[in-house]
Amino acid sequence: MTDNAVPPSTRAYESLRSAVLHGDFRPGQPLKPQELASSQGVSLAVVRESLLRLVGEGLAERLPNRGFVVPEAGDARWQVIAEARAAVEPTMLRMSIARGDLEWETRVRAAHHRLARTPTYDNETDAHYSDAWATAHHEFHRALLDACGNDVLLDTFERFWTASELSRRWSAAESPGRDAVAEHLRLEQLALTREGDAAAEALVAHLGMTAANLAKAGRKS
Amino acid sequence: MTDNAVPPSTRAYESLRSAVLHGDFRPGQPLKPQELASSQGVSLAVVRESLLRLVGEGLAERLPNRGFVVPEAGDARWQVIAEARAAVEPTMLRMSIARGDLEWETRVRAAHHRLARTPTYDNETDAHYSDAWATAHHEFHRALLDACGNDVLLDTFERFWTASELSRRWSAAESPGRDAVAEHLRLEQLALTREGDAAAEALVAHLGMTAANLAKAGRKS
DNA sequence: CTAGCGGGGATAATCGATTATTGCTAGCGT
DNA sequence: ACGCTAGCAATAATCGATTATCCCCGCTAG
Repeated sequence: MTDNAVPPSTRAYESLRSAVLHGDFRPGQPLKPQELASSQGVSLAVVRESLLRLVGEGLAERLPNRGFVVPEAGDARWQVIAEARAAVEPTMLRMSIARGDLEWETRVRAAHHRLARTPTYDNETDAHYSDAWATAHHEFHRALLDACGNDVLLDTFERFWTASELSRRWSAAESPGRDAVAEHLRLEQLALTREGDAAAEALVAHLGMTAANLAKAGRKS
Repeated sequence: MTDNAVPPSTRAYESLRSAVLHGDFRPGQPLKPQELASSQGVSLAVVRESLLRLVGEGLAERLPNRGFVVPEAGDARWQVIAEARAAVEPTMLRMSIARGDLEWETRVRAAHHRLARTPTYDNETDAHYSDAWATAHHEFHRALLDACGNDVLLDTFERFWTASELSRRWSAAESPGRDAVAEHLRLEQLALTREGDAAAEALVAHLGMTAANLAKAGRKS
């Protein structure tokens, strides 16, 4: 039969994770086990397990004997995460470009196509971009780095990405003037033509960093 | 004030973590909640919490409905982690060297001094290096990167380090011919003289990687 | 003799209740 | 009036027991 077999624990975890990422809770706001348990119809134990998992992912913070809260997020935090991504992802992109095969090229093209054809906003009223676009955006960036051949680095990418999504949700970092579409197109093309150095530079620029900011980060703003 | 106030949960977690890192459990071996609970005199819930925390740290793996096991570790895994470290840490070292102040220099010197004066092995019979040396080794590498000014990257370093320690424990990766002492000394000196590029190269070499291995990643000259 | 099919034991997951800790507040003493 | 301390309510942490799931093994049919 339709063995949907999704354990309560997983359901609660995914629901809570999605809620945090969607911004249903403000940074610093306590995640009260009681409310979550009753609102989801599960016991405290599974809520606790969900929270522990979120902590492992960086989507919740634990204050011993004082419960769990949503971690800090905002402009400053986003800057830190962007710098971290700019420190790691260019190297991964070079590795991916050097190692990627035809399968990889195909995935990159497919991911870019979906991203380019997915509307950023569901409708005019939404302040934040749509889930579909966020997924496509994630998939495209993931595809670019996919062929780096190192799952530890890919895990790190995923970790940075979720942290980045949370912080962007609570920051005004949406530079409205930027032409993200053109930047993604350029990234795709440089990847497919195997121009590692140029692609790495384009990625740093895409992250809103200048190369100077990074490698020789002498001065701080 | 005998207020030692270490909650059972934390005690169990630390104990289990230490046991895994010391190699008391073989990779792939199930971590049985029952045994751990009775051996530590706590309930299943706190063992479960400890295991969830370990999962978040990468020191345990969860097989749904089949419990928890120690993750794979060995030569191959160690190589992957070393490559990841070689992809990330040189950039962090450059940032640290660019941004570090006198306080940082002092910490680096202190950490190197302790490392250099700590015997690697407690006694001749031990197959693995001592806890004191492992701590000093960790502290030295951490100190080198400490001033990079990005806590997200530092968290990533810590994550890589623990994974690295676990894998090294189960691999024969101890290249006996290597002169780790000289390599650490060189790293300290290049850091203190602020030679970022040379230090980054020395770090890659210290990790047992050749620059070519990284698909010429991290080259920023 | 082999492949498929339950039965039974082990163990992971979940629950409801109990215990410990925290932050607040009212009361006391100076 | 002010600061300090003991009591109180809220809630985090822990526990013991119950329920659900998986895996192994013996059985039976072909």
